[in-house]
Amino acid sequence: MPWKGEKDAYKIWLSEIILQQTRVEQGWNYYERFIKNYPNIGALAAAKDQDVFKLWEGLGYYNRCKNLLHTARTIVNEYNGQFPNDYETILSLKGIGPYTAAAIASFAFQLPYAVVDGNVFRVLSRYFNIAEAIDGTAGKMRFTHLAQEVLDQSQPGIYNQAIMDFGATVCKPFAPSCGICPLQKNCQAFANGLVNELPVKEKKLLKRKRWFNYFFFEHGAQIYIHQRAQGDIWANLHEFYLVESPDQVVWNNASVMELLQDQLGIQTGVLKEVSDLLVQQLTHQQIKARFIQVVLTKKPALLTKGQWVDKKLINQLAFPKIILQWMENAAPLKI
DNA sequence: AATCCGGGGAG
DNA sequence: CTCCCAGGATT
Repeated sequence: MPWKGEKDAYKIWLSEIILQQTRVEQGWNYYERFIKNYPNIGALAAAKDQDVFKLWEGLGYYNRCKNLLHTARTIVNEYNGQFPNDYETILSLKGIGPYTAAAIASFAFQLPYAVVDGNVFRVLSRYFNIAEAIDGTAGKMRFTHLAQEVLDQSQPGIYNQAIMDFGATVCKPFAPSCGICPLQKNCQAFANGLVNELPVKEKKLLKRKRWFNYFFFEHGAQIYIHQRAQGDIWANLHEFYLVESPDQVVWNNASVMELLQDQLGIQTGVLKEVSDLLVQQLTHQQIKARFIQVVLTKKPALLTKGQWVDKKLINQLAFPKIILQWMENAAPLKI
């Protein structure tokens, strides 16, 4: 793994936050860009929020980025810029849960705390043939205690990296390499032919469908954007004026102008173009979005939640993937 | 205890 | 299409 042997707690923390629920191949470029822009925690703490969000753009789970900034500033302001070196304090930091706290404690400070991530759940459930669900409270407790029991206390950092590496490369979710597995002769799941049945999960996720109608308002060289709030997808990212509809709406010129009149009192707008339906799959939602370009001769008084910005400045702000996708294909925004 | 948060890759 | 990813916060 690329960060093997890293001892800088800042770099370990940053990489672990980026890699939460994220593949190494997907996150590593982000990590390198963060280190290049913010080589130490003081630099990150002093950064402008929007610049950091822009650097995080496209990585997903955007509250990780907000918590990252919050914790960087906490460490600078309350811990004199020194990363805490005890487990409980590390765990108390925003965005750091049991996994990340154990990773930092063991990698950076050689403390004997076992990591429990998706790999560890899988390896332990198979090796010990445990069919208890890993996504329930009892199961999580059981695997956490088991992981702590089998941890090599003398070299916890190496051990933690090894068991995760093993889970990622040998004891894989699909088609694990049992034929070449060095643990095969003691693996209880293999002995019972249950490798492919483990680990067990009990919950299934439901995918909500949503329809987003984005109005791209132009006024001279300016466009209207709005920063999304907490409590929904894409927190802190920017977007255009959004009208969410309960079902798919078939737009025509008349219905668009009627909606603009009803919601914003717009009478003089010129409808330029209505895009095709773009689709984005999220883990818990499916977003179908349509983009409606409207040229305005004056700024609507009712349009107050967001801000008007120069078109040339929007490449400094962070947007969701589906908006970036549209912008890349929309002539007025090509830069 | 349940639910939510993104985006990408693999099968 | 489904599942998973070097998980965590919120309610």
